[in-house]
Amino acid sequence: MIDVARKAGVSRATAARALGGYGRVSAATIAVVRTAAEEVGYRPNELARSMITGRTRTIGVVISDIENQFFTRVLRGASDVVRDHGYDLLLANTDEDAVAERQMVRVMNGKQVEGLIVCPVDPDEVDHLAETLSAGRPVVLIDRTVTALQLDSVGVDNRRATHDAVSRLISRGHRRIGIISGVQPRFLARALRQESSEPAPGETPSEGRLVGYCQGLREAGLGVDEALVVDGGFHSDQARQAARDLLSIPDRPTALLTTDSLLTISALQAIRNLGLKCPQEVSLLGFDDADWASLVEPPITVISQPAYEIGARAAEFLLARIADGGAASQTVQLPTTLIERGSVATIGPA
Amino acid sequence: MIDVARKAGVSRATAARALGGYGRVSAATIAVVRTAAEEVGYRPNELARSMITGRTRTIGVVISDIENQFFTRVLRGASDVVRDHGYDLLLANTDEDAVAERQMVRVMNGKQVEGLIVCPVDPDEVDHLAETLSAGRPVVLIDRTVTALQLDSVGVDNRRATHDAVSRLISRGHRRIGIISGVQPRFLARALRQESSEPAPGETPSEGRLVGYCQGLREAGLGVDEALVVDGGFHSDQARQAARDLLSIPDRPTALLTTDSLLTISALQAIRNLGLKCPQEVSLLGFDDADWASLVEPPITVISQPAYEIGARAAEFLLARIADGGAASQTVQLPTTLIERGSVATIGPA
DNA sequence: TTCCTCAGTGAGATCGTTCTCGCAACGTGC
DNA sequence: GCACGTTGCGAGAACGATCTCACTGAGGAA
Repeated sequence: MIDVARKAGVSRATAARALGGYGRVSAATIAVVRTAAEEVGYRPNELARSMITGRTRTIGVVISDIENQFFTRVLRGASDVVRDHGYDLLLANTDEDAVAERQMVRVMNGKQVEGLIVCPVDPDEVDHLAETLSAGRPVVLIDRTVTALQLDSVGVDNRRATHDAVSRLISRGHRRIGIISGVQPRFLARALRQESSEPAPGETPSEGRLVGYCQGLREAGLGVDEALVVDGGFHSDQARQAARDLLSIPDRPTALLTTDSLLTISALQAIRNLGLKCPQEVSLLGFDDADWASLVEPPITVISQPAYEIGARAAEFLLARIADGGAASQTVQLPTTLIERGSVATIGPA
Repeated sequence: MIDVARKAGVSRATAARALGGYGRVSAATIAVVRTAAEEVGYRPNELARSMITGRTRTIGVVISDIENQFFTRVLRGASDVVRDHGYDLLLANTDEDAVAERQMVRVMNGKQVEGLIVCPVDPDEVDHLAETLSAGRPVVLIDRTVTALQLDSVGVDNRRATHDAVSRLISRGHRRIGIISGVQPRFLARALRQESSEPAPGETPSEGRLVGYCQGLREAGLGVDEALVVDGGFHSDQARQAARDLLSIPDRPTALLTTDSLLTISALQAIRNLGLKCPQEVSLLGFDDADWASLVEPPITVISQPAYEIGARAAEFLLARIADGGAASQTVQLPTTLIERGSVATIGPA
């Protein structure tokens, strides 16, 4: 930059003004400085620029599993939106590790990101997010929410989604409906007490989906059979075993609900391993419309989340807050859609 | 930081030394400064730190399609490795747009990344990469290579992979083998002239795979029938149509090779739409082991790329170069593996 | 002419760190 | 007691940009 100024025969200040496009500079000077910059091969140092302007045009994204298609689609949505506004993404993958999440958020704050999009691992551990906020940087949550902080969040209405799905299964004649979800069995008691269709603060998507399942059954006057509610955990082995167990009980469910795509795969594999016919012997209704869902036999009926939209909206919220700060925090629940394919059978009246 | 120094009753320099862990400070002072920092809630500004040290501990990743499972796995590999070395990732998605790629690389350079992992859109357009290099920042290529620059690159031996796949099909009795790839038909003439098993500089993966296909046929003394080589393009509609056309010619191929997972999906759909039985009437052999490949009926036999490894190795190369600069550029080709499942039939001797 | 405004410019402060230097205090060896 | 290395610390420069302010000269109004 000092070379550019010398070559153009002006002061550093003027050269900077000409290239940075701020302050007052004559058109003639701009031209001279521009060509000088060209010759010298000048590349601005955004770090130095950021130091003084306080703007890095970088936003941090912290997600739990980058290999999950749901998150990559969210990421794509966010990426497209921020790019349109001249921002870049600093990416971190937590792998569901709360300690790692804290550390990554801290590092991002150190790097002066202007805001954070986070899918928090633990709804109750929010010190790092509170810190971010108190540093004047907005935080937008995706997919999940937290208890102790009032934050913008973008997700779906999990209770409604599974509630509707259960209702649909019931209308198709199903009475014994199993659910494989990623929640501890002891949560079931609490789920059964939930009356509201509003999600509880800090409720995980899995929990919300279990609640919706209970509510759907109750609405139809059916009870919740605890034997039909199983924990699929986080790994496919565990999920497959859970599905196999559930399908091996004497009074087997006629339909299975799975609360994420990994569980859906595992359930499908279990069904096949047991030699059961889907949907004739067991119906399957999954969460998330992965690309393979329409490819397998039978094509899977799913509850589809607008993942791209979630990412895009989250980014828009964040940018809006970066722009004008204020405004009360808002929780947006985007609509899910039930995509009927071939994995749900109609059962004649018993 | 100035507050911390005041609170601790030392100079800014000493406070900085105590917290930054450099220079000489007494243990007692460190303790005092630490607690002062704690009370004040001091968070270091990495930007300022980077300004003077010249190290940002950030590396840029530029890929073409973040929603492609191959790239997300590559990304995961790179992410894990750089994280272990205390680095972060700045991510950009080009969507196969060369102009966007140039701009993103420039921005990343502006943000002073310490190096770049790039999957370049155009092998001949490398000005932005040359600029990066001349700024003293290493560049490692993944999946693809470029013509005009000597750069580290990590990928697979595409010629060998399809060559072997074709040989396998031939050993299973196939003679008419079709290929759906993402290359212009006019490239075929050039592909046919390739003798070497070494990839040509700037050759795209699709092109390399087509060359390997030709070489595999030639090795078995079979000619390449131009009617069996079709361009699947980049979109699923076009790919499906291409597959449908190929399977509708009078002397239909008995086996189909597809050079990426999108093309494999499209081919599978076309096979089903035409009411053909796989593998009895048409065998299918795809590239890339997506999660659905083992789930569909029949499970697809694929050439699997070590995507995670590619990302991890690329990151390791980059970090090594950041650490000591020199060393001649190296091209690493990781081994592919042919995973046999159920989509390839054995044909009896005609 | 005189005064005022304002476009264009340069000098120097500034952002928040690290780095370079100099200085004082403290052994230690002779 | 003197020279010397070492430890601990502070003052100020440095990184590369932007921002503030004061200055000059041109143009317009009285």
